[in-house]
Amino acid sequence: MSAIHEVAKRAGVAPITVSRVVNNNGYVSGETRGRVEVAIRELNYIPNALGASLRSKQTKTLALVLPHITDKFFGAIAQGAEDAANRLGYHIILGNTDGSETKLEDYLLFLAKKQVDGFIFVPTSQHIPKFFLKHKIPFVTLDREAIEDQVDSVRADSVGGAFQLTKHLLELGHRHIAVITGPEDHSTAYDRAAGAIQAFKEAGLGDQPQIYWGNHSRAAGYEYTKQALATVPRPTAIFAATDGLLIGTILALREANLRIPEDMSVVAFDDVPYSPLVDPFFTVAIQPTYEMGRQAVELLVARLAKEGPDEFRDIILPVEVIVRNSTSVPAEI
Amino acid sequence: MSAIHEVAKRAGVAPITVSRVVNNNGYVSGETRGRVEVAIRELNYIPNALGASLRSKQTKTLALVLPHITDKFFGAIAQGAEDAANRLGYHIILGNTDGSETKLEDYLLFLAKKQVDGFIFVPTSQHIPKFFLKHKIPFVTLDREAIEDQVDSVRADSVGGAFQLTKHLLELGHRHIAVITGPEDHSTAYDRAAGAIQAFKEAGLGDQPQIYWGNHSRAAGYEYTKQALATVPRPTAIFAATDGLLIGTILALREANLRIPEDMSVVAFDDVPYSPLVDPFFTVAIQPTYEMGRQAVELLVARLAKEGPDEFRDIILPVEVIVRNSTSVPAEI
DNA sequence: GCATGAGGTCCCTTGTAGGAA
DNA sequence: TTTCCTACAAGGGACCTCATG
Repeated sequence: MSAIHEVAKRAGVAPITVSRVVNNNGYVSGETRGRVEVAIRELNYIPNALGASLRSKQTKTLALVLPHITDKFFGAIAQGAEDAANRLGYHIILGNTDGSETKLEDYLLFLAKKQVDGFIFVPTSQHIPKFFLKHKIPFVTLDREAIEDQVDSVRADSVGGAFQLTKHLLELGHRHIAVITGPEDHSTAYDRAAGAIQAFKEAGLGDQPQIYWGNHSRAAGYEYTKQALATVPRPTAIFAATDGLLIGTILALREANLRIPEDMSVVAFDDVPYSPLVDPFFTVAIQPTYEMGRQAVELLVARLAKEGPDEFRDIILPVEVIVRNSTSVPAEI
Repeated sequence: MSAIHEVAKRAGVAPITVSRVVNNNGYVSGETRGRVEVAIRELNYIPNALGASLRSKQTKTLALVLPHITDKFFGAIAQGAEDAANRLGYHIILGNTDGSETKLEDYLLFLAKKQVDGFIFVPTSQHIPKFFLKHKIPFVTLDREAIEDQVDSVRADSVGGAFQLTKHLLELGHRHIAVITGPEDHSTAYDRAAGAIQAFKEAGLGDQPQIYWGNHSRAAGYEYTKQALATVPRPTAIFAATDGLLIGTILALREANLRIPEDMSVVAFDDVPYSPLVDPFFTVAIQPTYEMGRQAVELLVARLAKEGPDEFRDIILPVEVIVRNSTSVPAEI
C-alpha cells in the first residue's frame, strides 16, 4: 500500500535510492541500504509494478491464451511455456477462452491494455493475427498454421504424423482406410488428411483414403464412423485425427459390435483422455506439447529482444508415433 | 502504441475528452465523439491500462492461483470464478503453481506488484494468508479452512459428505470400514475423517472407522489399502477421501483379486478422472466446484466494494452424494 | 570511481473550472 | 440560471538522465 516515497521519507533518502536498493542496481552504500531495508520492512512496502512498467515500457509478462486449459494437451503446453518463461525472466498470464471466440478477443484486448509484452495463442480465426499485426503487438501462434505469412508459429508435424500412422496401416496390409478429421480449413485437420493421402501416394497404390471432414467433437467421430461402416467395401482401418474423434469412433464401433483390432484397426492423434486405470492401448501419434509451449515462449522472447523483423518462423516439431495394440493385419487377409 | 494525447491531437480535442469517449462517461457531443472515434481507429489506439490503473487505483482484475489447473476439480472452479467475475465487471488472471509452494509465493507476489484488486487461492500454508493480512490485500481462501480467523473462505462440506458416505455404508451393514485420507493438518482430510467418525457415533455403534492418514497421492491410496487389507478383521468397505487415493485403492484391490462391490464396497470424494468410455461406477460425494469458484469471486468482490471489515465468512457449500454401483451389503452377511 | 539526489517522463483520469447555448 | 460540453492542471508510482559532492 505504501509507496516508494514513503519508504524514502522514513529512511531519510530520495525515492531513487529506494529504487536502487530494491532493484539492486546503481551505487548504494551498505549503511544506506540497511536503513532502506528496514524502512521497507516496517512499511510492508511492495513495489508497484504499474509505475515501473509505465516508465520502462515493459511488463516482463507474456500472455498465453488457450481454448481449454483443462485439456491434457493445452495443460502440457502451458507447463512448457511457464517453465521457459520463468527461465528467461518472464511471467506467464494464463487465459482460458473455453473455446469461445468472443472470450478470446476479450482476453486478448484486456491483456493488450495491460501492456503484456507478447502473446501466444491458438489462431482460431484470421482476424486476430491481423489485429495484432496492425497494432504491432508481438505474438506467436500455436498449434495451427496462421495463414498470414508475417507470423511466427509453433506447431506439431501433423503431416508427418499422419503419414507415419497411415504408412503403418498400409504396411499391415490395409487398403481401405477411413480418415475422420476436422474442418478442411483447420491446418491440423487438413494436414492430417494430407499426410494420409501422401502415404497412399508414396506406397504407389491406386487406392485413396476415404476422407471425412467434420469437426473435433465426439459426436462427429461417432457419426462419421457409422457412415464409414456403411460404405462398400467397408474400411478395415480408421484413422481418427483427434482424441475427441477417437472417442466417438470407439463408441460407434462398440455399438456395431466390432472389436479393435480384430475387426477394425484404429489409429489416432493424441491419447484418449487419460485414465490411470487402463493400460495405454491405442496406436497414436503423440505431439510434443511441452516442447511446443517452450519453443513458443523462446521464439517470442527472442522476437521481443531483437524486435527486428528478420524472417518469420514456422516451427514444426516432430511427432512421435507409438505402435500399441489397436492395430493388426486386416481380417480379410 | 499511440497514446491518448496523440488521439486527442488528431481529433482536435483534449485528452480528457478522448477518455470520456473511451469510457463512456461525462458529457461528449455526438459530433465530437464521432471525430474522436475516427481518430481512435486511424491511430489504432488501445488505452494503456497501466496509466488508468495507476490513477484510479483499481485494476478490475482478480487473481485466481491454483495448484493444478488441469484437474477437473480446479478447472471447474476456474470456470465458475471466471463467469462470476465477468458478470461483475472483473477479469480473472489465472496462475498455475503446479503444486509448488515456491511458485505459489512467486505468483502471489508478482500479481500483488501488478496491483491485482484481490486474490483467490488455496491456502497450502499459513504464512501466505498472514502475508496478505499484513499487507492489507483482500483475498478469499478456497477449498481448505484457513486457520486464521480474519479470513474469508469458500469450501465444500467435507464433514457432511463423509458423514453421508459413511452412513450409507453403515446402513448397508458394514461395520469394519477403512478411511484413507490425507494429512491430518489439511482441513479437507481431517474433516472427512471427522465426518466418518461422526457417522459411527450417531449410529450408536461401539465400532470406530479405521483411519489412515497419508497424503492425496495414488501411491498412498495403494499403500494404505494394502495395509487395511492385512488387518484382522479385514474391512468390508473402504472410504477413499480423494480421487487420487481412490485410484490407488482400486489398483491395490485389483492386485488382491478383490471385486468391487462383491468383495469390497468402495466410496470416495470426487470421481475418478473422467473417462467418457466408462460408465460412472463409484458411489461418491461430489463437490460443487463451479459454485465454489462463483461464490469465492462474489465474496471477494463484495469485500472489495464495502471494504469495511464486517465479519469474515467461512462459506461451506453442500456436497452431493451419488450412490452408484461400487457399494453393496458386506459379503459376510 | 563512489554515493546520492533533483527533475523530468511514461499514460491516464480526477477534481475543478471555464465557456457556450 | 441551468444545462451541456470541453479543458487545464495535478497527481499517481517508479525510474532514467544528468548533476553534484
